[in-house]
Amino acid sequence: MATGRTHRPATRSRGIPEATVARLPLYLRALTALSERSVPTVSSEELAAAAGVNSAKLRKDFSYLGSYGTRGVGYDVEYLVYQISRELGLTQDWPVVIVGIGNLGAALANYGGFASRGFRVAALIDADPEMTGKQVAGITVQHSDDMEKIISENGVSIGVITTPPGVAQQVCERLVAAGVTSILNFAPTVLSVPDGVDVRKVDLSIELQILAFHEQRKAGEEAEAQAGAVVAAHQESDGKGPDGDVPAVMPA
Amino acid sequence: MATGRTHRPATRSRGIPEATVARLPLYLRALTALSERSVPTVSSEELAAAAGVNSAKLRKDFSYLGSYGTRGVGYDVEYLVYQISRELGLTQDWPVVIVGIGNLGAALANYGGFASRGFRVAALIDADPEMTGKQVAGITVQHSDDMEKIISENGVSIGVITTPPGVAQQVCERLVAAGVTSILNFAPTVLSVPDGVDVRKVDLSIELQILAFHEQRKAGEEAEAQAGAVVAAHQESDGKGPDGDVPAVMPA
DNA sequence: CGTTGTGAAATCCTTCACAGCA
DNA sequence: TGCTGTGAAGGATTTCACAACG
Repeated sequence: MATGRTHRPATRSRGIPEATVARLPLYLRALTALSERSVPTVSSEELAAAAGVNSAKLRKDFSYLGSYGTRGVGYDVEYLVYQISRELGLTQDWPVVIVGIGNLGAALANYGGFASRGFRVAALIDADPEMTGKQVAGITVQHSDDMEKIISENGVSIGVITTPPGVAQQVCERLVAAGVTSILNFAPTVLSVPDGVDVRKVDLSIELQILAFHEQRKAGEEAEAQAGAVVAAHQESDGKGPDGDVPAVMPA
Repeated sequence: MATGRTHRPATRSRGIPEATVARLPLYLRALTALSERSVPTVSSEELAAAAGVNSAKLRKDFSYLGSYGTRGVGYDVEYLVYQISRELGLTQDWPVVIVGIGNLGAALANYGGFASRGFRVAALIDADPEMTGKQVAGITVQHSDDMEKIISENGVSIGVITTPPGVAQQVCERLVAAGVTSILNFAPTVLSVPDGVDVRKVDLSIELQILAFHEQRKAGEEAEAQAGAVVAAHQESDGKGPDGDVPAVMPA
């Protein structure tokens, strides 16, 4: 499993914390909405509210990028949009391939969020000869035999896997061998990749199971809840659950 | 924002760390695969490899559940499957509604992973009268006018939102008002919910943006990379969290 | 003034390393 | 002997609280 040794190069690395990186897209979206409403400046408090985080965290996050605010005033919306976009690498175009054009792959291909900022669906790939040549979201599906050629000709470095779990690992290996270094995995499988390759995963059933855990706990508490028991709330706006646990009044 | 203050009751709380909870489904999946191959026992090292984590973390995680292993031997697969399932609340059935039957909603309805483990699609709901009565994944789509009735009659406590972002918040509010206390949000929006309601988000474009960030950095490092520089690998198996963003996609 | 930027404290999570048990 | 379970150390992240500054 790709250990994720994060050797920091000796050179003064930018070192933006991973947790911060994961929130930058949230800020960017909130800022883009403000920009469209022609709001010129915004305070950390307001922006934090729009992004669903608290303002101290937001200011700390921005402090890793630089000093882009004005004391007593707030942040210039347009300027911040630009700075965050640049930091995230969205000022350039990222061609993406989607491998596995079933229900989910097709849904993603049709998803507008792709093209909107920096990402472009360069190709749709499927192993089923029946699919080859079909149009999905205005793009012609190509056969997986040509995967290597497609990737190198389009300069693709980001791949999305929406195949059945059984073939996800081999698809992953072919993608990596062909030059892909970032993978977004929708298949419910743990992918092994060599160092230098990033994998992020999206897994419906894991998310549901996490919800079920908390749901079960709420039910238990409710039953035990006598006067004075405090029911906790979970707003996990951002990645983790901030407030973490739930009381879970331990009976005997 | 809904701050979720977590009052800790005076009693010793069960307190399984959120990070651990997020990994339990991974362990469960690996264990289920072993179980299907009739493997009787497994060591922390083997199981950790299958789940994509390191063994110390796995043992620490399990230590929060109890002492379910045998020193010198390992863990009994069947027993662990049961214990984790119970901990996650998967020994009971969770009826789920999906709201918004577009491409993505339909893909999720067809997704096998739902039924497999404790979750059952109790209803599909859409606001478009054209959709009402249509069959998707063998289930008849119902109109959103009946949302409250559907939820209460089926005892639904988990809702999945796959609507366009513009209506996600109001759908969320109706779900909550009708009794839903856990929401899985696929719409690129920050949802506000009252205390006591859990929200988890799955957002394609956020994940892509995080990948783009690292991708950009790799490109930069590569350019600077002289002999001896080590390129970092990121295997972020599991999740932090889904977040939500799309740069202002004006949905049609 | 009002708001940012940030050291310092507090909290949460991961990793180490080894005692203890089957 | 081999592997679990876990204190303790080490990191990472969040929160606090306030000095600095436009």
